[in-house]
Amino acid sequence: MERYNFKVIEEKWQRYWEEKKVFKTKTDKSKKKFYCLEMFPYPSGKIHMGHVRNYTIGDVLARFKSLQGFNVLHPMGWDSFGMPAENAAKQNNLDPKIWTESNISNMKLQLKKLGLSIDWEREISTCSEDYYRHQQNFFLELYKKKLVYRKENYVNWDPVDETVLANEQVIDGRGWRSGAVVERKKLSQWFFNISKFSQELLDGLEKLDNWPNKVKTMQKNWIGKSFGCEIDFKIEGNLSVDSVKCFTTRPDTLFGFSFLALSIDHEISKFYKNDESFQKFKNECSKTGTTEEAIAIAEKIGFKTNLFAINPFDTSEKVPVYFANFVLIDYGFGAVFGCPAHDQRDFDFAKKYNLQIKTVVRPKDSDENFKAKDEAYSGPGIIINSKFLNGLQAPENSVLETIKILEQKNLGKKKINFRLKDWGVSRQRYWGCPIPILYDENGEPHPVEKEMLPVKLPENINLNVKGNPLDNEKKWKEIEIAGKKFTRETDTLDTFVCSSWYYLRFCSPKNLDYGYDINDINYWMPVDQYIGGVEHAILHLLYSRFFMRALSYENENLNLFEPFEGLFTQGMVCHETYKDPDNNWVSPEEIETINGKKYLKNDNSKMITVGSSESMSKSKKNTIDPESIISNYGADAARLFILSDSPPEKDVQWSDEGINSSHKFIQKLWILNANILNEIKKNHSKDDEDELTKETNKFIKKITENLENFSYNKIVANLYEIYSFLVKEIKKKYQKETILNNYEKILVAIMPIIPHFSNECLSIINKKNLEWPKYDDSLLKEEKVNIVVQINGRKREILNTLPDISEENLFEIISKNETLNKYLNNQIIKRKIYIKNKLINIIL
RNA sequence: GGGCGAAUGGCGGAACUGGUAGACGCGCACGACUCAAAAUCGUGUUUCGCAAGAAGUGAGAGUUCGAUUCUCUCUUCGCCCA
Repeated sequence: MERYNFKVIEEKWQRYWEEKKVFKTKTDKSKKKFYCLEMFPYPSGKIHMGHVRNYTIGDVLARFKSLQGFNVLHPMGWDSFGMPAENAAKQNNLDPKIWTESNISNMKLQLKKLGLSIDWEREISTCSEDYYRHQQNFFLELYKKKLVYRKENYVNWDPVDETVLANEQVIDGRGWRSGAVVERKKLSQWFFNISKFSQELLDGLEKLDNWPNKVKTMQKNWIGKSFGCEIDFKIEGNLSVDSVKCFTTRPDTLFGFSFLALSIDHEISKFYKNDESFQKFKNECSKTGTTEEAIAIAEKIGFKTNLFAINPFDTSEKVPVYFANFVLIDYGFGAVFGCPAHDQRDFDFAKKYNLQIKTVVRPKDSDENFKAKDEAYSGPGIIINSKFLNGLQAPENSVLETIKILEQKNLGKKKINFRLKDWGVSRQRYWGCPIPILYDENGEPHPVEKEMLPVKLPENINLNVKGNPLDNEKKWKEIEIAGKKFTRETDTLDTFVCSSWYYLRFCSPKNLDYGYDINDINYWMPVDQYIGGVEHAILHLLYSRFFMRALSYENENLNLFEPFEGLFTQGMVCHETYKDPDNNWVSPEEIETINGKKYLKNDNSKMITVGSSESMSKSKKNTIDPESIISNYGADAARLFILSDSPPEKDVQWSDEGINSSHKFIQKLWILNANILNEIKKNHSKDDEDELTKETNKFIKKITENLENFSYNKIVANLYEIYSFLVKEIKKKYQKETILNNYEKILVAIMPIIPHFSNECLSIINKKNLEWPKYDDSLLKEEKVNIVVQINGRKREILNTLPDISEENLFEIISKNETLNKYLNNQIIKRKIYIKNKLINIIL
């Protein structure tokens, strides 16, 4: 018998699928639809195991739904703008476009070799003009709706490269490339008004039943709704300032007030423009990054003003006003009231500047003399030292009560605050979507006319300049319209904008005059199942949810708010890590195993130590190249292995033994297939009994349920089980029809997992009309059932009886059973618990 | 520091709403085939014990006839936020 030649067979089917356009999206809109979308990749050049996992999971679902009779939309595209292209282009003196396009064609070939059921006719690439022209148009629509605006904001500035850095490019306060200490710099930038939808985005989460709770919680925390109040603090001093507004969630600790801290960008800072020591302080603050984390870690420093703030509850009390580096202008009003006894940050600050620490909350188990001495006490308790607030339960009652008093006295009012900040979309880079804005000679922005879209990126430009290359392209930047001179906006859009609406484009990828066709999205949207890595739990998913709302906002024709009905986040692919005796990372290919011990291939004197299994990364050299796996073991084996072992939402460990055994298993299936074909030829006359049909029914039921629940590791187990069963059962001289009927069903049911193998076997038995097999409930009933007999809760025997047997009849059997009699002999039975067809527990 | 989650054999993991713990796979052991090895096939594989049996799902308690599953306390690990 011939071995299963996966190379020939997989190529054959992939060619067939392509030539026959098998995966072309069906547009018969009378049928139910299923939109299956996986997060599209960045075209880095090669696919990695994470992609293999993500797209295999998606493909299993798409094929399953398609066999179930849905119209399936299963597209693929490229998130093709972004820094790596620009960096690679700089290094190799290439055009980013050429680099990107060659990566795309390479990766597309690799994906095709995985045998994915993708409609490639709908392929999109965000760096193409066809795509970004619509994005520019959306930008202008949002601009008209006043959901886009310009403001000054801080960025991470690399003074050596003269460029803006993304937060993740700042490593330990230094630029990732230049190593220069990163500064804070103010730049005028474009913002999407995502915070306008804070409440809606929060409420929307409630309806997303098919999203993991984990992701919903993360988004909820990110939006960060907090309840508190704003307080007006009267200010005394030598400046023309009357009062300062503050937001706080803990107004109940107002009697512990010992300083007022302002952001260095607070409007009061204008009075200190010419104050040298303040400017020095401000420079000091600029050295801290802009992330919340950087600010949290940085040492708390302050600049004392000559102003004093008055405690609204006790006007005789005056406390100093500081500028402090830990106060963010974006949060609340850029001012916080300091209560050192009950906030660690305030506590550290007070210690440093010798400020008063007044305890106003005591833990429930302490007395009135409790003092926050060595650290702040932020837990719950009872209010003390606070006059009319004394005795209140903090924070349950005290916060609301305090707000009520403040409101009555006209000193403050209840306020809801959100942590979610507006989305800065300006990037000072070349390889992105140009922002369609022109500035007149006065620097006033004007939207580009729709007819003039797209604003194309200039090609063949010099990237090796400091700062933003577009800024240096005078020819492109300067433009004259009707005799008036304008300059173009040289910032490009954050690539997260591109991925915020690509799911719409897939519904009508070739629509020329608009980003989508309303009829198409009315049919296909929302995405029924979105699949991707949990690393996008916050930004990408939140931005997409915002963008959908922004498009629907003030738009009669569109009422779509949640783009992703279902979300599934898959785990990472891990691999053991290896180190040589000199403590260098070693990749799996450089290792050979002799007698169970691992050595360096070229130098057997060097033994390898095996480290923990970690997610595949280039820096730890524990990556496995999918291309070599597919060429050595086949796509079906790779799919089978990546699905087996771990549930898809958890991390999976890649191992040589695992992929090898998956590969061998497909060979075994092929041998089984040959045996089955052989049995069919024998044409036995009648079946003595039909365990085959019963077991097939059970298998179909299990695999269907497991597919519905994303228990893809279990569908692989189901496949192994039915294999073992068939190997033995097929020898029992079944009729040709019985075998064929069941075998066909099994082959179709495993098609989502190993499509090439399944199609090959189905074509051998000439089965053409493929649909998901149904199971017959009546066949699932057992003729006999196993009943567990427990005595005092311990399993003592398993009885095989007729189903639905009565307690009396069952007990008759029990009383005749030798093993059980040993235990029951002469004992008084206190109680019997009988669960039909399952278990009886006899209590003595 | 806060939030969320997890912990089951040598390993990855099963166990439907509380009802046979360890499905399935890897690894390992033994056997068959072979001059031999690889490959393949078969058998076994939670621990202790010759066996009968006993113990056993991170630790400790609780609810229950019965807990991997529910409640509480603790430990460790992971992720997110700070």
